[in-house]
Amino acid sequence: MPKLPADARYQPIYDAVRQIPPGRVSTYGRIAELAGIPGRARMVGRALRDSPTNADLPWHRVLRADGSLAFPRDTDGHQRQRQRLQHEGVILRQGRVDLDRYIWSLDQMLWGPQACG
DNA sequence: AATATGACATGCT
DNA sequence: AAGCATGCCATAT
Repeated sequence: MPKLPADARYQPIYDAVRQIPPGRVSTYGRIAELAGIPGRARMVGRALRDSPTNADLPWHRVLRADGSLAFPRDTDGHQRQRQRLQHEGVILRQGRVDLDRYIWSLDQMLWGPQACG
């Protein structure tokens, strides 16, 4: 079997990213697991980097494992991501998002918004 | 073919 | 906290 083109291999990654609800965040590693490629966080970053700008993708909800943004502080990419997050009520403290508070887990979907404490 | 480079993660110091 | 080593793997050189 010939290897699938990149945009096709990235599809599961994009699907996983699209599952992150507004106002919540996830990480490259967790998205990799959801997409069925555990241990391959770098590929998630690559998929997002290569994603067309017109793709309807909440790319800004994907963070590093420590809650920081992958873009360097002084880049406009960083600014745009921070802006989009802030627009959803997700705020950076000391350059990082408080994952304990904003990380998205499947459990929260099952329990619904009420049970979140 | 070999090495370098990433929108990364984890473990150890 | 912050830095370093290592694992990861598609692309680029």
